[in-house]
Amino acid sequence: MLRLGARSGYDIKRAVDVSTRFFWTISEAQIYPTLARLEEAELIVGHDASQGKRRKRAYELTPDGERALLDWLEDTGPLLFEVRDLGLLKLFFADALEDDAEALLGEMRDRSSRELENLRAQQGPASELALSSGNQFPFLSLRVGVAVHEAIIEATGEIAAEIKAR
Amino acid sequence: MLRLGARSGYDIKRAVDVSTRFFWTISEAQIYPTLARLEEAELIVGHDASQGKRRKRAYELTPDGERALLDWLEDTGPLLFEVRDLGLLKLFFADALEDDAEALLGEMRDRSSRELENLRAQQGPASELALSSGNQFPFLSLRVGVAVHEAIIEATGEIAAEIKAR
DNA sequence: CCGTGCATGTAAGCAGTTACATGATTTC
DNA sequence: GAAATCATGTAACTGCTTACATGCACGG
Repeated sequence: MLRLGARSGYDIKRAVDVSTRFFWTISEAQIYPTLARLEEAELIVGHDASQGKRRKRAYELTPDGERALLDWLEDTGPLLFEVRDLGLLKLFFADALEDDAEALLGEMRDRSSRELENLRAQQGPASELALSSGNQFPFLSLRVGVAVHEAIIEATGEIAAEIKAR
Repeated sequence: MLRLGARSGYDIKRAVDVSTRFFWTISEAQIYPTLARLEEAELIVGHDASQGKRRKRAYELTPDGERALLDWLEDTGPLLFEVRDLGLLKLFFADALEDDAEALLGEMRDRSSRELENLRAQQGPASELALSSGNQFPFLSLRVGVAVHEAIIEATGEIAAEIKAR
């Protein structure tokens, strides 16, 4: 995130909230200790950037940090893919429900619609970032998220139609 | 899982490994303490089902347990949806990579292909379960997983083609 | 002068994993 | 007779979240 223009912990938090949180969440309480740890390891350097009496610490990558980022990106270890989907979990057991599976499918559909809205709202800013700084992948990765939720909406719609037909 | 025919902790583990793990993982070490907790709460009852010297404990739902399952299914609280996708996370930062984004997209594609194979291999047993016991939703929920991974394969394919074209 | 946003941090706790430990039975 | 599978469990740890604590700056 520092590489993409974020400077402070607060910047990182806001950036995550509108971008990577769709496929990798972190909480605020993780950010500040992590920045301290990275500075200790000399992968980033921080300096005071307080404005008036409001304190602020701005960080940037060191050459070692840049190297570590690249090593991580180039690492060919297994690409963890983990989903926790309460909707699908309930759907799996929905035979116990007798009738209300349709309501559940509707909720899943609504949930993905809302997520689609959020994702699409981020595509504008992300494509501006692509034009202004040449970083095109934040925009491109949002497209995968869009495709996933479109697929969920389609599949749940089909299933709802089928069980209604019976 | 008890409702769908699993009897022991080991049964549950195997059932999870081929079904819900696609959208909700649990580890072995969670199962046995949880069964003990549920029995304590009288939502399930267990009895000894050892065969010869190999010990085994078989459980079934109590009426209270059946009720609790339904309450959980009918609960209209927010449907948690959380993804941890190391592939998409790396893709987000792939501008630092200069050239190797194609390799990453290929790995993501392969990963989803493997997952598709696993999901499709489970569709057979799941549709048999639907015919034999009337539980159709284990099969139907697998279809959503299939749709998601097909969407990822398509989207990453498109993106790879686009960046190649430049 | 009040609410919102900017800004940084800590403490306590919990959910879940990894690794370990043990032993019976079946299959090749 | 070795390896895989069936079967149950515990201990230690860790990654992460929730909740709390503090204070500045700015717009209405």
